[in-house]
Amino acid sequence: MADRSQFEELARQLSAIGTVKRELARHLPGDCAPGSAAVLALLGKFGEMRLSRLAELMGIDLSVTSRHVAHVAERGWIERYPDPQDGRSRLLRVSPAGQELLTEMSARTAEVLQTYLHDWTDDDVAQLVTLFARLRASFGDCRAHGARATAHAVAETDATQERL
Amino acid sequence: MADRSQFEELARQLSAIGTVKRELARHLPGDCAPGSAAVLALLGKFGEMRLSRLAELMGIDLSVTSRHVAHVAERGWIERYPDPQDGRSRLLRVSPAGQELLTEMSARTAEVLQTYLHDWTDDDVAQLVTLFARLRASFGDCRAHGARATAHAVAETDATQERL
DNA sequence: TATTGTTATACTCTATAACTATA
DNA sequence: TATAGTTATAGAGTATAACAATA
Repeated sequence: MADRSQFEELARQLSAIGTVKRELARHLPGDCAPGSAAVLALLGKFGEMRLSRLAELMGIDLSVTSRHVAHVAERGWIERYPDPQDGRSRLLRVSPAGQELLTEMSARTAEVLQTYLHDWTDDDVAQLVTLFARLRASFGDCRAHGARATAHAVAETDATQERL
Repeated sequence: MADRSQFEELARQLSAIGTVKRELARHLPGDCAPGSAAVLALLGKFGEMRLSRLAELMGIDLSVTSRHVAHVAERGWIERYPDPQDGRSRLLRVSPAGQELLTEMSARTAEVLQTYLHDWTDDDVAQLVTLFARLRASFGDCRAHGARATAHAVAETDATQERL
């Protein structure tokens, strides 16, 4: 078990990590908000899914996810069609236009990271990704609300790790 | 140099890390916003400083920092007094009331992290903290604006690491 | 003229709560 | 009655730009 001053330092680092996120967001296309990019990235990686699952993967409330998805759908980047298994849901899927945008954004993001992290080794990045995933999982496990749903999200996270 | 799919995964993890930050923020006192907590934490750790340096440490714009500081000063948690070396600046310092609040918040934050990360070893946390700091430094180095100021901020980050 | 801060404006993201439709 | 999703409202954080005061 780590000691208290370490945890305080971790809290400070977490609080300051936004700088990196914003710098990365600055390189997105002007008409694609970070939230939209996240929707496309997850649908692109995991394939079609329902809104509720997307919300779990993004770690945000269903209502917020709904707004992000509406925004992306309005621009024609995803398609929504009825879920044959549940009339209340729709399945979300990246459209051809969305795929094109996603491909371009992924390339750009990777390029920006390659520039900034040019002196990082493969292992450095892998270690950070693993610790990130584990951090999220550790928090997800203890969350008060939606224990069932959270277990699902954590499983996804683990699957993500395994693929690396 | 890491490969592209690794960088894409890192981007996804960064995009989702907000969940952890928000969960941590939920445990702050109701009248202390996350931004206020960050101001107090940095002034508490590094001692009195000017607004511009605080902005560097927080990794946000000076204007935003100014608003956070005004908020904290209104509540009496910090004091602002003239900088003897520069009439345009004021030095910021945690007040007794602010110190009391800070002490309580630090304890609470460490406690929450200890609960969530109970199965993390000392080394796990240290590794994550180090990689976080390095990530921020790698981005800070390349930032277009304020190369001089940024070098300063990076030096602080390194000092932080050494203290662990 | 350059720098330190402050303030006004606007945008993104988020959660809570009320509501609709379907299971 | 419970669940999936939508929408309205409100709050926090951020950046840009215009402005004031001092170096």
